[in-house]
Order: sequence, then structure tokens, then C-alpha cells
Amino acid sequence: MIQRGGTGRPRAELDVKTTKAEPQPADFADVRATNLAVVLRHLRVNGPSSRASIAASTGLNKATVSSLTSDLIGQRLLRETGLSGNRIGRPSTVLALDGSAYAAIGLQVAADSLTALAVDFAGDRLLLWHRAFDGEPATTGAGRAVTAITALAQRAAVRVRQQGRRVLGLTVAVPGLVEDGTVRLSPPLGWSDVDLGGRLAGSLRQPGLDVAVANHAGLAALAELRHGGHPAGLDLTYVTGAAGLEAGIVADGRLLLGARGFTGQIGRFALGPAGSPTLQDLAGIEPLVRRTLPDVDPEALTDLGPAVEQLAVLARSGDAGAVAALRDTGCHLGQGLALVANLVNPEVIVLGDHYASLAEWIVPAAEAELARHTLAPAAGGARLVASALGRHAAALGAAVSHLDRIDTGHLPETR
Amino acid sequence: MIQRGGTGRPRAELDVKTTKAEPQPADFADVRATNLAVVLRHLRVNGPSSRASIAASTGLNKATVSSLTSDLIGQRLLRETGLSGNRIGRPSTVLALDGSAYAAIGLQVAADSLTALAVDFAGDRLLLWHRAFDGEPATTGAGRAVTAITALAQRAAVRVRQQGRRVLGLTVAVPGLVEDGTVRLSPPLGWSDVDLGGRLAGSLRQPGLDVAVANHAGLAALAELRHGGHPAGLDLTYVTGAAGLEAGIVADGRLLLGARGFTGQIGRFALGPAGSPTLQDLAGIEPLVRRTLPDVDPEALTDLGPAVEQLAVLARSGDAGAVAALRDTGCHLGQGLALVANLVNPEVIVLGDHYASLAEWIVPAAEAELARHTLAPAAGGARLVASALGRHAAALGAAVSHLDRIDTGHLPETR
DNA sequence: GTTACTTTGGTTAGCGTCTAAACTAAGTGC
DNA sequence: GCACTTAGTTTAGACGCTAACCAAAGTAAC
Repeated sequence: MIQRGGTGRPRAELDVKTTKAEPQPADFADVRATNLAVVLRHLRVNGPSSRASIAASTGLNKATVSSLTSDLIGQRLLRETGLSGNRIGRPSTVLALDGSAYAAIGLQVAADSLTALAVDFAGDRLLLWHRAFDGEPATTGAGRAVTAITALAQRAAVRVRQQGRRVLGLTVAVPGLVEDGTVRLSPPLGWSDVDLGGRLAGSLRQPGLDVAVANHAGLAALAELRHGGHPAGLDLTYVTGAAGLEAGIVADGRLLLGARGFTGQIGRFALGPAGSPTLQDLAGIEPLVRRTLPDVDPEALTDLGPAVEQLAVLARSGDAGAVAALRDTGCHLGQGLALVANLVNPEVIVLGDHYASLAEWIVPAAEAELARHTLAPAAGGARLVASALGRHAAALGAAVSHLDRIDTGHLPETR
Repeated sequence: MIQRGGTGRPRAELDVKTTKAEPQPADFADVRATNLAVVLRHLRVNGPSSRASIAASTGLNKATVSSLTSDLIGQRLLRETGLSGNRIGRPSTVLALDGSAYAAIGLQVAADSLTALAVDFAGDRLLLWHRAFDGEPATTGAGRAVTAITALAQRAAVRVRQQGRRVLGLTVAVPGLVEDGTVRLSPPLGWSDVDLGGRLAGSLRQPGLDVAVANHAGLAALAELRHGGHPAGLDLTYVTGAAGLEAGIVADGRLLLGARGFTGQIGRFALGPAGSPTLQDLAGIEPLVRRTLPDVDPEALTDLGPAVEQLAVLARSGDAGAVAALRDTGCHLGQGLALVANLVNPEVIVLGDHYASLAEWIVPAAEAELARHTLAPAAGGARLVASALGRHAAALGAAVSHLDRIDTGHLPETR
């Protein structure tokens, strides 16, 4: 952290995501958007509060807060939830986030299945569908899978609208490298250069509906940031434990995208000549399962869930081989995560998916290795925790990525 | 990159560096600061231009540009440099950055020496002092070194003021982990928990002078971003090749700081059990020199410069051993940088310091390994280039970090 | 019950900043 | 000298924030 000896209040600063080189000029709309975001974020972090307390703790003027909240109530993003009797003085009217008007949809693509999930602005889950690609896994060809994805997206959007919510956006979470809506390369799916975004936009085109495709680890990291029970603005890294080994990195409150969006490819980590085992080989869930349960049908391994469950049962029963294999995986994972900790210094590293299910046996070994390989473990090392979000974290994050835009002051256009 | 199907112009967004959890509210001052920054950045990137062309290409109103430039001229940050005779119509008055009023100072601490450098707002170098810690390297104890640093900083500030510049700030670049002005741990210097920032602030306290301490790799990355001849806003990673092996990561136009500022510790990279060789062992400059020039006095190796020069001469003369050793270092470095590329996906990786001097022999091997270990080399791999900034990049970056604040609209307070 | 006090939240006047449109300035071309 | 073109300033207006005032709605004391 760079220390600044100078005085002066911390000044808000304008920053642009889309255009990197030339920053966009600012005008009143930006001030308004920022302050709307301040109010929304305050309510999300601190829970329901009165206008007066919002003004007091954000530093905004009372009049400004009244004006902002009036807009937000008009947009159905806030609700007055009654009076709070203070000990003395006029009772305050309590304002709370109102999630009932808007929702977003996230889809998550795996080799064998497809998950659709919708949440509203308050974070309530509206819909969770899980569909197997029956007989036709995504790996046999992108064409059918893309058709299935667009169909499911379409149906989810219709259903959410039937529930009285306006759908703000839809994002598809995919493992691998995604660029401008195109899946450049996804080893777990066996895809390359699949223009999923284009297909989706073509069949879902509706005014005000934002369609996107993005890497599943990054989206899961967003989900963890918003629904993982962490303090707001935490620097965290999420590690996927299914469909490849990837990481989503949140730094400075935002997702690290890199030059082309190809961040977090930790499964490719290797130090040694070409052909050396990668971190995916050493610490991946699928190799672990293959080593530990050699009699499982390799064909059945498109869905790792049952095998992981079986492994957990074995470990819980004290099976020495299983426990040793898990510890070994934990060691290698810890060594890999030490690289992440040394490079981007997150506060916590969240183990997702199957790693979370097996955390009990993996984390101790991983923590020890992590501490061993970081320069100042007490200071620079990262805390290692298991995700509580389950297997649909990426789908949740995909939906959340749209709702986050409201939280940053980009209110939906009134129609 | 997340694709957004929705319409609407890219909206500027407010973001706060200092307080992470609760964003600061915005007001007109922020709009003004942002737009001042837009004008300054436009001139820095596109060179001198007229008010009309600034308005046309930034999207700001002509009247606004007039008002902004009038402020900037009043602050002596801009200058009218004459008329430009167009073919037709009224000639335009050309505006250019005026660097002559403000300057900042950067210091760079190495085991054996101390560098002070001052640049003005236009980027002209005002001062470059290099002092050896004679007989008393920094590694023998922080106390004397800190005294020498504060003394040099003091003298540099006096000298720059004599040159008619106002000194905006001073930063000391240090290898290792730096937190809130304190050097937590610096293996190259042998320091731990040295409150350098406190000592500096104590002896330099002056109104409006910003004092900071930060990691040298991060600062060098800032220098590279501003003076390396790259397009503005490039995602780049700078790799130090002296005083340890560290990286400075610029993503999204800003330095990646992580939870506590301990980013870029690539020298600690290792994949394997404890005791496995680290990237510093395999690809560090000092181990390379020790391996290749075994008859050099180890005591003389606090300054690697002469040994590196000797190595370059050997390689240039075709010495097989030297060339092989350099290629080997390049291989390992490439493998290490592949981890960086896979994790944060920079557009370019800049090799600094001694790596730049030896780039001719190191880069080809490193590039090959880098390509081999990235998922989609053509897309996700990073370009590898040698820095042109020389050995004082960190000092330059230390100074530049203060001048950058002007570019982001934080004009110096008028006194 | 009346009065004083406290706190909430809305209203009003004023200020700073951006924008659009009119206007002045300063050149070229015929 | 007049039309045309481009540069930069002036002016009127819109917008959003702020400070100060005011009304609303309660408690506490008498």
C-alpha cells in the first residue's frame, strides 16, 4: 500500500472500464450515478436504515439523500418498511432494498449439464434448473449445446417475467478463455472459437436485455464477493474445483480481466520443461478421482459429483489411501495457490465446487504448503476457506454480474 | 472481456482507492477533476493540440474545454505555444503541457547504493544522483542507510526548489514487502519492519509534500507505463532484474496492490516440496553470475553491474558456456513468466534492469518457454520486451507516481 | 394538557459545472 | 469587399449538490 503523507480528504475518482486509453469525460449524470450507488451500497452493507442515518454515515447531504431515495423508490429499488421508534425525537422511516422488480439470469455450462439460475435484486433465488445434456455431452460438438443453451435461456427469461420481474441481463458462464462473447478455447468442453454470445444475442434480442458470456471462475468470484458473507470490497480469489482448475481474482473491488480477459488459468501452472506435470494434473479433481477410484468407469466421469461424494465417504470412514491422496492433492494445491498469493496477494482464497466438499481433508495440507511458500506468511499469506455457495456459484455470479451494475449506479432505463 | 449487448454510451464510473468498502460520494469537484484529467491525458497522449480539437476528440463541450484549459494555464500546467495556420478558417492557438512548474523526486535503494532522481511534469529529468553506501552497505543495518536516505532526499528537494520547481512529492522505492510506509521485509536489503516512511515524513515535513515508500517493481512498472513508449492504458508487467526478482503489475490502468500491497513476489515461485529451487534460484541474475563467473569475488557482488557487463562481453564473443547459461536462465524465466501470463494476462512483460542488458540472449529462450506454457499462445500469451529505461526505472517510477496524480485530475493546491 | 426539546425529513435559495446556441474573432478564396 | 470556414468566448439554462430553514412527529418535564 502506498502511503500518502499529504492531507485532504480521499477524493472520489473517475475511472473507465470500456475504453482504456482515453478516459471519458464526466458530467452530472455520473455524479448522480455515483451517489445512487453510494446509497444502494450502504443499504446492502449495513441493512435497512433511515434517510437521516444514510446521510450521516455516507457524508451526503440530507437533501441529496432525500432526492436520491425518492428516485430509487420510484424505480422500485427501495421500499419504505415502516417507522422505527427511536428513544426520542421524530421516528424515522426505514428504507430497505426492494428486490422484487428486477432480476437477472445466469447459466453455467459444464461438459455434461447445464444450469440456469435467476436471482432478483435482493438476492432471492427465483429459479434453479439443472439439465443434463442427455446422451450428447457438450464435448461432442458445440452446435447442439449452443442450441440447448439458447433454448434454456429463452425459457428461463420467460419464466422470470411470468414471476413479475423485469429481466435485466443474462450471462453464460463457461470454463476456458472467453473473449468478446466468443469462447476462444475451452478444454473442458472441447470448444474453440464458438460465438456463443452472437447466437444468444440473436435469439434473445430484446430492448434493455444485456447478454454476455464470461469465464466461470471470474463469475464465481463475483458471486462469492456478494453472497459469500465476506466484508464488502475484500480482495479474494476463487478457485474452481470442477470443469478445469481456474481462478477468479477480485482485486480493488473489481474482477481482474487482464489484456484480453484470459486471467486465472492456474491449471496450466507448471515449473519445468515442457511435459512437466501441470497443477491440473497434480491437484485437479478429476486426476484425483482417477487415481483414488481406479475402478470407476472413465466414461461416467463427465460428472464428477458422485465420485467426489464416494471419495468423501471413504475419507470420512478413515480409508488411509483416500486420506493420503487428498492430503497429496492439498499439498500440490497449496503450492499452486502460493504462486497466486505471491503474485496478487489476495486476503482470502476461496475453494469452490468439489474442493469445498473435500475441504476437510485438503485444506490443512494446502494451508501448510501455502505458508511455507509465501514470503511473510503471517502478513502476505492468504487465508484459505471453503466456499459455501455450492456447485452453482458460477451461475449465481453470472446473474449477479448484472445486478452489480445497479449497485454501481447504472439504474435500469425506465421504459 | 465481458461483452455487453445493451446499448448506451460507456459511462464513466466513480471509484475510490483509499476506502474499499464504502464508496465516497461524488460532487462537482469530482466532475471537474475528471475533466481536467481528460484534457491533460489527451495532451499527453496526442501531443499539443488546440482547444477545438480537444473538444472534438474528447466529447467535451467547447465552452467546457475553454474553462478547463483556462484553469490549467492558471496553474501553469498548460501553455499556449503559438498559432497553427490551418488551410482555412481562423488559426488555432496550440496548447501544450507545461512541465516547468512542478516536479517530484524518486529515490531507489539498493544494497550497495542509493539513487535520487527528479523529473518535472513534462517528464524532463532535473537531477540524477547516484551514491554508494561506502563501506557500509544497507545490509549491515537499516539505521545508517535510513539516515543516508533522508539526507539525500532532503538535498534533492532543496536542489529541485533551487531550479524553480515546486516539489509535489517524494517516494522511496525499495525491494520487498512494503506496507503503509514501513518496509516489512526486504531480503535484498536484509531489513524487516523498518519505518522508513515515518523517518522521512519526520525530517521532510512541509506543506503539500507527499511522502511515500513503495515496492520498486511496482514503481518501475509505472515508469514503464508512462515513459516506456507504450500505448496509454496498456496492461503490462515489469520484471526487476536486480535486487531480487519481483514483478510490478499494471492492470486496468492502475497498479495491482492486492490486500496489503505484497504483490509480484515472483522470485518466491516454486512448484514442489519445501526446499525446491525457487525462480530466484533458477532465473535470478545473481545466481546466474555466480554460476557463470565462479572466480568473481562474492563480496564484490553487492553491485552486479560489472559482472553482468562481463557476462555480456563473454556472450557477445561467442563463449559457449555463457550463452548456454543465459539460455538456461531464459528458459526458467520464461517458465516463471508463463505463470504470470496465465494468471494476470498482461499484454506485454517488460524485462528490466540486468535482464534488459542481457535480453539478446535471454529473450528467445524465454519466449519459447512462455509460448509452450500458455493455453493459447497467440491469444493469451504475452509479448516479451526489454525495458529501455535503464537501471533507474524504479526511481523514475517513484517520481512519476506523484506526477500521475496530476494526470488524474488532482491538481496541486494553490498556495 | 401544555410547553420545551429532539430528531426526521422536506423545502428553498444559492452555487458550481456542464451544455447548447449565439456571437465575436480571424483567417482564406473569389 | 463579401461569402465562407474555423476558433474560441459569452450567455442563458439545466442539473445536482449544499446549507439553512421549516414543518412533522415524537418524548420529557411540569
